Amino acid sequence: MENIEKRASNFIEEFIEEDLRQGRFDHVKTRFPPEPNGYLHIGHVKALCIDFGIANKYGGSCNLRFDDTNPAKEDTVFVDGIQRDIEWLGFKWDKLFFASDFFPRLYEIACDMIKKGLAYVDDQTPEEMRKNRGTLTQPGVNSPYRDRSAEENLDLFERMKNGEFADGSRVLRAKIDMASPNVLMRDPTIYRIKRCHHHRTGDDWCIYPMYDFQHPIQDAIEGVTHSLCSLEYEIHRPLYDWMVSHAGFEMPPRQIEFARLNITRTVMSKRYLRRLVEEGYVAGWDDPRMPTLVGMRRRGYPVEAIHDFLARVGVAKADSTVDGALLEACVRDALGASAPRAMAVLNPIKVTLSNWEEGKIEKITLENHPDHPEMGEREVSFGRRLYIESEDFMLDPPKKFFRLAPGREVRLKGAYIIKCEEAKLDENGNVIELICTVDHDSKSGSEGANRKVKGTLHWVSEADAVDAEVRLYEPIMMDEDAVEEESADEENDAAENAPKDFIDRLNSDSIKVLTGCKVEPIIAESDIGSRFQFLRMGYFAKDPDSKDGKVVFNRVVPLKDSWAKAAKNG
RNA sequence: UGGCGAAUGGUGUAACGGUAACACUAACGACUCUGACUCGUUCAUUCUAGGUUCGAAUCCUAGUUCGCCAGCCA
Repeated sequence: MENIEKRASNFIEEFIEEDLRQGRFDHVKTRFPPEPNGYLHIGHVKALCIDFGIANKYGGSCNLRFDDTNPAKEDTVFVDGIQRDIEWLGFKWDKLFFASDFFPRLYEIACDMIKKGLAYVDDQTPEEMRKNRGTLTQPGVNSPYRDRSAEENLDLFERMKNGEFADGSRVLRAKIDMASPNVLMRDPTIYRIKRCHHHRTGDDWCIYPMYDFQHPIQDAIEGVTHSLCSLEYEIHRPLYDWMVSHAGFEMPPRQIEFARLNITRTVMSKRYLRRLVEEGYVAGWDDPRMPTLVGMRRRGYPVEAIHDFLARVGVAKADSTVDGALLEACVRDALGASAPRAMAVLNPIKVTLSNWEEGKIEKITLENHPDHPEMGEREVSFGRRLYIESEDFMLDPPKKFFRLAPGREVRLKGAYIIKCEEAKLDENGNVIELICTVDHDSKSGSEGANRKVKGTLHWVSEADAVDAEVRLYEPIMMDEDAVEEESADEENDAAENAPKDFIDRLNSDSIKVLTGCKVEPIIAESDIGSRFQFLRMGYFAKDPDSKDGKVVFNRVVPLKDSWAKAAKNG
């Protein structure tokens, strides 16, 4: 790679260009190394974009490797799910590896380390090990088993492998430095005994390698040049380098760490997401409120929006939390350009047009997208009985409300101007029906249509209306400010210092299910996964729960609404 | 009281010693048969204090704050 002009767009790429320039490497090889113990979430997409993006940018390639070294938590459903998610994102991996395919080789490498006096079998109990590891401020002390001969260690390690010892009774440790100020270097465990059925190797093994041993060596075996990972592995780097060099690899991969993704009002750790699923706070990994890719896909997030989002977020080394509004902006950008428009009334009120002939239906032609005539047109029916959005009518409207009110006029999108003559109320004072008159000369596109009225409303005629269920989502976590206010209200000093379980910060209004919504036929008849802009309401995607005549939509994201915002702020 | 790392507007990134840029958000205005879109306008003494320099967000010193680490998890 000659003449590498500077084209780095972040610090990782700068390192890589420097390595290439200096000849430390002549190519770029990366890897994406998930543990198959859950589904991928948007945070993983950042790593994916970096791993695959950088490999592509510099003409290299990226492997997909499952770090399946802890069978207790792993499962093939996650292996399959993760591959589907990566494919959905459009990334193409070079080689597909499983750490478990390398168990024999890793075992041999461990034996070599033992022979070189770099590893030993420790018989201490976990409690003893913890005690002897020291603390952050005090050095550890050597294990009494630290100076066993290579022969004895080799024999014991083999017998560990052969299943002669109980789970937890012995471990293999790297012999590094019990006094290191970096606690990770204090003779880390590299193999443990764990009788557990592995999703790929079955019961072939009862010892499994630890991350700090397997991961760096596996990178080296694969010929990875740049091992990109998140910040919490920064302190593992000396250990990473130790493993690779002591296992005898030349051209050691270079580990570079970046800040992981955080987004306001959601959670981004597999541990938390797993709890949400297992404890039933959400319907599953693919609940549309989840930041998992399966969840986001079901919710209706376009894949381009996700890529756009990660591109806009950038890459750096400082811990940060991105405003969820940025993701929403990306989704609106993508869907605004591509989603066909259609009308759906989420909270209907009946409108009867007193001067429209009973039974008369007029076909109205509507564009499917204002900016894309090539997306075509469709017909809807207009008749005496219609539905409009209940928030589009007020009995006693404030200033600047330019929707419908007694005596006021509005245009029904693509159709006629109507005037509210009367609002029928029930005994509780709720509006149950509006009696309106039509200006027959005001049809859109006709000569009389030039008359300006301030408001234009979406609507669905009774003749067309199909009932639908619409699920509205809010962030899964409460607003930080709201959390603070709530704990202040409690006035419980003792509880205040106690760390709040994240479950307590769940947003109890994260889902709202509306039934009896009225939608146009084109919406009702669309395929699962179809996305529309429901005019003036937001972007919606058809949920897989739509079957047997049931129509279910998820709100992907609402439209911006400066009126609602102004009204809310007084 | 140990080690490692990070600090630029409300948020996320950029600026690589030459006078703070881009995006999102927010506010206001224009336009509008979507209160959307689009288009304008407005919003930063670069954590603090010193120092080097003609010149510092960038270099040096000291401090402050935040994050990560004591699994036989990854």
